[in-house]
Amino acid sequence: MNESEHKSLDFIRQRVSDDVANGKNDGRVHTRFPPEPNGYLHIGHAKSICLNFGLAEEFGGKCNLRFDDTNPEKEDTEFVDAIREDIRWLGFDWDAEYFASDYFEKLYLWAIDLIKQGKAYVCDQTVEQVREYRGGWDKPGKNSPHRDRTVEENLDLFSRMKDGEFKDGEKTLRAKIDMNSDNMNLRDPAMYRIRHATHHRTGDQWCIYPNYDWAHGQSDSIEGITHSVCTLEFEQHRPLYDWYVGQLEVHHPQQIEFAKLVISNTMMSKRKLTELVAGGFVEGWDDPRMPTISGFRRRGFTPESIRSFTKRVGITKHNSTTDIALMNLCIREHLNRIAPRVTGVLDPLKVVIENYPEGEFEMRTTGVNPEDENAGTREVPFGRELYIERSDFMEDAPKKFFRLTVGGEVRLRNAFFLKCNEVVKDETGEIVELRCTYDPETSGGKAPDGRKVKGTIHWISAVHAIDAEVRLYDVMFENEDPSDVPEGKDWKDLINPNALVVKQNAKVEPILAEASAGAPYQFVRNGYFCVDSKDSQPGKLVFNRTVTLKDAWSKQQKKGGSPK
RNA sequence: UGCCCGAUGGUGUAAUGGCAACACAUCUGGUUUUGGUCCAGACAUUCUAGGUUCGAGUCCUAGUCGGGUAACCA
Repeated sequence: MNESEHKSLDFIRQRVSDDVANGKNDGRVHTRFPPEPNGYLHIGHAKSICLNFGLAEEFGGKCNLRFDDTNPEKEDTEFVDAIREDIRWLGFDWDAEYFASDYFEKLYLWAIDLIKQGKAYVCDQTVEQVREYRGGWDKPGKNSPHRDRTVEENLDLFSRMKDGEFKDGEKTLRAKIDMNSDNMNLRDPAMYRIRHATHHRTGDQWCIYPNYDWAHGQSDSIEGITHSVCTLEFEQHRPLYDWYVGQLEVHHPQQIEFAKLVISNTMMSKRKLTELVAGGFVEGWDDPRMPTISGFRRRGFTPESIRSFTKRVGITKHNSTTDIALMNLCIREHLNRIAPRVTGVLDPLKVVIENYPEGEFEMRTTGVNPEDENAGTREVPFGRELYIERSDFMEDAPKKFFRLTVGGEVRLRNAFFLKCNEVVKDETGEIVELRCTYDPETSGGKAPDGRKVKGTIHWISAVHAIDAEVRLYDVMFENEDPSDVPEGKDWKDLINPNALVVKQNAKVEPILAEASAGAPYQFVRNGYFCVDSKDSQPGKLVFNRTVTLKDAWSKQQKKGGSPK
């Protein structure tokens, strides 16, 4: 990356590029991705991952993975493992892996340094007292009565805090900065709190734990991070970040903030996603409705599509909401290129071709992927009894309906023209079968007499088809902004009940019995699907619809309100 | 109420003082044995008002609107 390639760098890449050009940090670029292991990674994290690892790649630098595990009560190794897996799946590998807890000892020693410098003190105030003394935006703060303890007293107290002599909440270590600052973070922020809790890595070794601000900058510093990228809500923490590393006179990374990802119709709050899992509103963190990396993976999204999405979203400093349609575009674009075409009939309707001999079959040749010449062809059986999609037939069709109607003719994809002669219904009036005839002269898909058909529909040989369950997904929230909850409602009331629709009686091609979990397929005219990695079993196949195809017909139907 | 940050089509971004560009979405039309793909077309005086300048989306000032911010969370 040289200076002449200036164009179109986002503001962070621009800044890093300038720093490299100016020889800052000896031209070194070292970033880190610092998740707290208290939940699974979501698509918002993917943006940060792509940024941090991308920066390292583009500038010939390094990127660490650091687990920000300073709050033992919320964290767990389950999350550590899941985070590693998700990052790898996205296609990134970290140069070094650390935990903030690796630095507990170092941080403790540094805290003692600060106490000795008279820049930190042990405070006995309760949470309520601290809040009261902090003042407000319009009110100056008041000094804690413990602010002027001697160094000796502080050293003694802090050591006893560490030794477990006090109960949770009884004391804190605070930085002595300025109780009058315009920036609330600088009004003597807490550095340590007492928590007699078992940490997922350090066990019961510690009962005092560093707060985020005290841990983060120093962790960055220890690792030689040059650019510490985080989201906008940490903007007003930067002065504190700078104050700590400044007082300690250690390597000083540059914190840079960017706007986090917001996607329409999508819940991005980790806290609320945790609630969905805990409350059983979804199957788990990897439920295909979830905006988690593991949810997208199980749903059939590819790492390429997610990386492409984060690239298109861009990096800026202002809050914006990205249309979920952009995600769909990215995954369709990728799957269109790579997914083999197969037939899956979601709502089967039996078709009997009266002029096709009983018990006879022939093989029809079909292209595997029209977007990929090298994909080759495949043979599929055709016979007297087929299944077609229920929505491909209408008794009273509107003029723009290009599919099968009574007396009308349609093309069976890669096969023949088909005409419907008669509708067979059960006692409830439901259509159970179509009696049809085919035209053997139209084998190539064209009629020798030149007559045309407007529509082409997919079909599957009834005796060859295998059963499958198919799960259709939609946005999890019907409102664009799921955090905008109407009066008297809970945000969970806004969950789209149709976010998951299960088709129990789908018919798919026998070849799909061997499909491996996650491998993408296009069910022609129905969308992109993959075998579910958890629930699918031999003999009881389960497919997830990753995304629909663009569908001009259903769009037109909705608009015109024409009959279904 | 203080402080910090931001503002370019319906949406997301670009333009680094010099012709407002790209993509999505939407709408038209063409191609098509997937109502897919592909192709072509339509869609903005850059929040407002002043200022600096030959020239401002970009720099300055003021305002408006939006976001963040007062855990012993991260």
